[in-house]
Amino acid sequence: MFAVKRKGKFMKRTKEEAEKTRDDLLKSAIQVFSEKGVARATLDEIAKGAGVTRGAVYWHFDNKAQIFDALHESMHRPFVDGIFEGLEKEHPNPIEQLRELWVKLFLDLQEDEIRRQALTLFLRKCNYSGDLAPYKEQHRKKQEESMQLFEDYLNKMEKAGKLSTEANPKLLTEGMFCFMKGILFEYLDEPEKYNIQKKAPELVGFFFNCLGQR
Amino acid sequence: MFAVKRKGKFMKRTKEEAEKTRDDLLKSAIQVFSEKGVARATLDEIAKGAGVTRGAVYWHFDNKAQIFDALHESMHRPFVDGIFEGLEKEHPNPIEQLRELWVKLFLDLQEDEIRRQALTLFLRKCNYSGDLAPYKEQHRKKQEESMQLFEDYLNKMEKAGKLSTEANPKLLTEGMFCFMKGILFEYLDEPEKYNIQKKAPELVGFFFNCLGQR
DNA sequence: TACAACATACATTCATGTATGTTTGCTGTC
DNA sequence: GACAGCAAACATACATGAATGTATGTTGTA
Repeated sequence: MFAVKRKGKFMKRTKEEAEKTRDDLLKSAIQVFSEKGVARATLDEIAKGAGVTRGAVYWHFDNKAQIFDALHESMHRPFVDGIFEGLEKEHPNPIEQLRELWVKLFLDLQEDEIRRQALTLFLRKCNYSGDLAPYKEQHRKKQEESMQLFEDYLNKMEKAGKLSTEANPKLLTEGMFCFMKGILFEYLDEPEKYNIQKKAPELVGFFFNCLGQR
Repeated sequence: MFAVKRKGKFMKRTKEEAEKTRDDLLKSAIQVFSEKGVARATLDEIAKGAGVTRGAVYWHFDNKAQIFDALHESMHRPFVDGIFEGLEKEHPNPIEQLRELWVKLFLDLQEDEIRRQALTLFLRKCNYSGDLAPYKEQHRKKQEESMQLFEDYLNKMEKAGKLSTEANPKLLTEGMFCFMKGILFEYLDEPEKYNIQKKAPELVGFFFNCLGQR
């Protein structure tokens, strides 16, 4: 996978090479975690996926749980930023803007396997019990923060008079999260069999089309 | 938990007692599975929760995966039946009927810990990899069947003229499933902290008030 | 008394964590 | 600029524990 390092059996790496090893380990971990689930994933398999041994794993990380957390650390922020980047542009209709945003997000997943696997991992393949428990609250808090950003956005739009008067930003945010998470959950169950290209516009449209009327 | 059998160390059971042991094992499994996740659950803990040893487990079941499947077998049908029982009564407005149904379903979960744990287990605590893989398609098929029942129901209502002309039964069914699953997913993450009493009516109402018309 | 319904004991596997070995990049020194 | 020598960045080897599956023992019931 990321196996080829240089040539010999083992050579000391430069700092950049070491950083690459760490990245490869994280990428491999995403792959293995999303396939077998965090609990059933082994450090040996993660190491092999990165073309190294468990020695490298224990050099860069403390244990599996910390790899898991490091993954969340490295994936969450870019993901959230990517979303709100789309919301910063001016748009006459926030509901329409949200609709476009979510459809694009789902469709983009088709060609972003890493992100797809990461979402699978955090949504379906970890249960935050045992050694992952310490990170549960932490990760949940991050998610609530990004949810708050949506609510802030809708509040801003409401004050700007761009939102229907009967719309409720908090309720809309919560409902939207439930709905989108539901779609994601189904899609990620079997991405190959799920026709996201067709269903994302349908379902997201279904959600926002009538909200726009209100 | 279900520890007290009779008195001595071990006595051969009658058939009814053996059946009870099996039931106790399943109940204990729900508990353990929903807490630690299927992967991290051990047969020893399940046995202890039922007041027996692993000997009893291997007498009644082949392995952990089969317990998992037996649980699905015993929980799915009653759950689905319970839902559609509510839909068989006559009601002037199907959308309103669905709204009441879902709200009731969520609220009832508050006092039905077993069902709550079972849903947690199948929705959040199993990933159908490894030894559970053989059951994935099987369980998924059952879910699709019950989804089809909803669609059938809406189709019937449409033909009876009880549904808005612009409503799309298939899309409404899919959207509804995503939305409700999203709520369930959030609720089951931390049932104690989630104010389902308040949010279930809010969110379900939000969904059907406007989306239901289409 | 044979067998159902378990308990107990044992062998095996598998993943983890750690201890130790190995190679080279890098740093200071002369 | 050559040359130690330390330590970074791993690989390898080993010890440990935990869970599984199975084999065997036990008891009361039908």
